[in-house]
Amino acid sequence: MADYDPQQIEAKWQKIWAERGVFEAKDCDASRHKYYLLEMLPYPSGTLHMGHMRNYTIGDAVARYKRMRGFNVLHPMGWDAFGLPAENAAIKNQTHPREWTNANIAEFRRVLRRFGFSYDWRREISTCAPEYYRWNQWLFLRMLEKGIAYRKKSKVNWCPECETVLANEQVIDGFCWRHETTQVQSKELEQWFLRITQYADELLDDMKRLEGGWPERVLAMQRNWIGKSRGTRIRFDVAQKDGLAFEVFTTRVDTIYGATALVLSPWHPGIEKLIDGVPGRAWTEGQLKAMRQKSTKAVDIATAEKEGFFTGRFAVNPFSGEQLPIWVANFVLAEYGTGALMAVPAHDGRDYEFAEKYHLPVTIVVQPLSGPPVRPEHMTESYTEYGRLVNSGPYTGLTSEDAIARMTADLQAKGFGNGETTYRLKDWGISRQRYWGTPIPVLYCDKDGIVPVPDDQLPVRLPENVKLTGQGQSPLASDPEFVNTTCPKCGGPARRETDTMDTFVDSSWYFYRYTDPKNERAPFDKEVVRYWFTIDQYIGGIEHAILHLLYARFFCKVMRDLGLVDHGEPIARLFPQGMVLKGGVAMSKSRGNVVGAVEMAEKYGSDTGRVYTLFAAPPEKDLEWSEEAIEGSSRFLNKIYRLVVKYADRVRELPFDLSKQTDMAAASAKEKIIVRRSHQALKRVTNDFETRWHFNTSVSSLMELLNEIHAQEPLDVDMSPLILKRALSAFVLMLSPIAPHIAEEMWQMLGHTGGIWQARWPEYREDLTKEEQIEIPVQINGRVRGKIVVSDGMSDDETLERAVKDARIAVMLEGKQIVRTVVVSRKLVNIVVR
RNA sequence: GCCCGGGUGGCGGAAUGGCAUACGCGGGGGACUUAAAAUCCCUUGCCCUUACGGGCGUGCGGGUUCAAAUCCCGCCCCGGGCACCA
Repeated sequence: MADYDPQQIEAKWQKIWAERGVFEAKDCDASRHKYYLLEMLPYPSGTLHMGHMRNYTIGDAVARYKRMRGFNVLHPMGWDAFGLPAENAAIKNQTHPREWTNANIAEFRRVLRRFGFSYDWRREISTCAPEYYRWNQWLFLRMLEKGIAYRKKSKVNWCPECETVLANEQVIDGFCWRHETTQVQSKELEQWFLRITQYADELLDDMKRLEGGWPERVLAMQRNWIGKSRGTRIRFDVAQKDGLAFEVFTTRVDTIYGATALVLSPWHPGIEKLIDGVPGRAWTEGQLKAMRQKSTKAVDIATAEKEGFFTGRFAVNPFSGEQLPIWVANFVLAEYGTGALMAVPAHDGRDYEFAEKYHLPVTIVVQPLSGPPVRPEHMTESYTEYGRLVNSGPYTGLTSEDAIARMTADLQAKGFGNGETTYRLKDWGISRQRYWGTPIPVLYCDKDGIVPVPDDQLPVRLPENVKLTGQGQSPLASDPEFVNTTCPKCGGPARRETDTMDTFVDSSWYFYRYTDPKNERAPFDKEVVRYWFTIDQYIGGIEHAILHLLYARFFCKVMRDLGLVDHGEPIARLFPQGMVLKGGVAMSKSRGNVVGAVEMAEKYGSDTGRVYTLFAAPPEKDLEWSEEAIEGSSRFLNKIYRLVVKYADRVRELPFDLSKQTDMAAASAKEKIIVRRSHQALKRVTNDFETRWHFNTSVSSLMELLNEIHAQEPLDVDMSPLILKRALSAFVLMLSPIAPHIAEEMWQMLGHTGGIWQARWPEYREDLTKEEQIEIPVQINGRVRGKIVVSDGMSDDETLERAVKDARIAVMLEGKQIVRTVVVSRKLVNIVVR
């Protein structure tokens, strides 16, 4: 009987929602609080799987809840449509990337609509549309004017599989982020960069403002990534080589009297000059060459054994005047600091290891502030803590902290160095030698050099008829019609830039475009952005914790400095949801374990899919997809549906007003239980939506409530139809953010006119969330001393047991020692104390 | 090595100082049915016990407390981020 037909019901309500435009957000509506809820826009490729589904289900539940709370909710969706997979698929299938992409977008859109997510579809954007990427180009030109965008030749990460450059953020342990088995190579290229390092400090400092709203682990990851390190830059002159010197960077200048070598990276540019004229130079050069050859692969560097050789030269310690041998070693990174370091074996683990192998002296210059001193003869590892200086000339006796400050100041005074801050973060290289991306809007003119494309010539459109081979240089370079143009300054011949932008540029500001998606004069209207921003809640995968989210923050700050927006952080709250796993691993095409969202919805309906994804685990945890467990969610919806069908006729015509209070004094036992349980569930569900975001417990609260209602059947005996109608209606409202279609259907069956989209979230009464209380007198040593208040709603035995326990606790808290406890009667407890 | 999470039944998980294992899945038994599906009911942490009942139990070892999965100290293990970063 009466099992509901999800396909029919879901289609019915989706049509009604669409016709009435119930999810359309109204710009600049001052009469309501705004709520900008954003889910990360998908890259439309292949199938929309349960991982996407989970992301949007969480977002949709919150969007619907917030609407019922009276918020003006902006809940948009769009497509991150540029990128390499489209290009690769096009080469493989002999189509155009645009065709492939548009087909995928059409499919994604169909599926998301089929799921009934409450998006304002009028605001849909696609990053591969010229109307969109035009503003990428416009923003790039503004950055060019400000010196944020610049061009330089540099060593870049090159993925031979992608045939393009990768940003540092796209290299994982030396491998390509998209080709897990392809080692990234190093290549010298002219590239466009965005000066994100200029914002390093601000990106770091502003994280304080994100605390509470962003998970600590994401902030920690970004902090790690920026990698700020305060230290000292020190010049070491080379002995007997006038004018030649090496600079080192150290965070521990206090240990400098313990330095027993100066060590250079094999790639240090000063090496050639240094070894010029050294006895045995041929041998030295051979060593160098061998070492360089070995340490080309990024992967090997971290694990390789320390190796080095003495160059035959010495450097002068600017503090002690001591001569230190200059070595070259593989563990010194060319890219970090100055590419050179002072080796202090006694106080650095790596230096210690190196010194052991090559028998360099170990000189202790820092001792612990308390506890036994470190003795050279007992030393088995370096002492890396701060402490008090010894054997350090005039600095002996100072603490490490004081010494660092004093020594840095003295260095500066003597012209041998200064305090310095270094970062791990590098500027963001955005040039890509691929077709399917935003053309970089600059020209190269023999006479005028680099010339920006004037604003009124934007967008620089991607030419449609470009031959894609996936090999060699930028595909755009092979299209003479695109490349050859005239210089807007001198009118002479010029060549267009043929690289395209990293697609992370597209997604660094897309959320602004949703506020004003059709604007043809500007990327967006400042006033509309002022109304909607900042984003109240952003939901997406943790894999974007660094890349996308760091770039988005950076863009926001640049846009603020350009006067486009008036805030410095775009996202107030971030929620990274867990992955959906199958067989313990993430769903992916290559593993062949993808559960398609469409198949799932055809089998169970989207409401069941939603209930299951919310119920199976708290949203931040990974979720193992289970075909068996989803049946439970299906059963739950069927149960509540059958119950509503059963009683709907009896209550349909009754007047209804949730704001009127139930008269508990006049209520029957059955009514009391149902009313109290309803308010308890409502409190828990409300709390889950407001603060915890643990929707698994929201669903279980509703299941418990349903079980309780079932236990009270038949509901037309000892129960007023009005109270029944209120209970069922409240249940349906609570369910509606989680299973919206079936909720609308039941809402209608219960006789409500107007959809749930017009309904308000019910308020719970605090007094009804607690059990009714009864009092049991307690006597101590035979005299009544007070009453213990316990909750009703349990059996008599439970009540008594609880009362005795509470009474004993109260007595013990007074510091009395209990001899024994006597239950005098069911209504009286005597406790004997000493 | 540094930083951030986490460890609870057969499984997903609940409980954030107050009845450990809610809710669901799975298992066992039963009702309905010619049968199956669906549905409904009972049962289900481990050990001892015919039973009544008792003991143990939230990674391990201590501690605080009348009371600890929860707080404190010391470990172990798992996941994630960064990493010869000077």
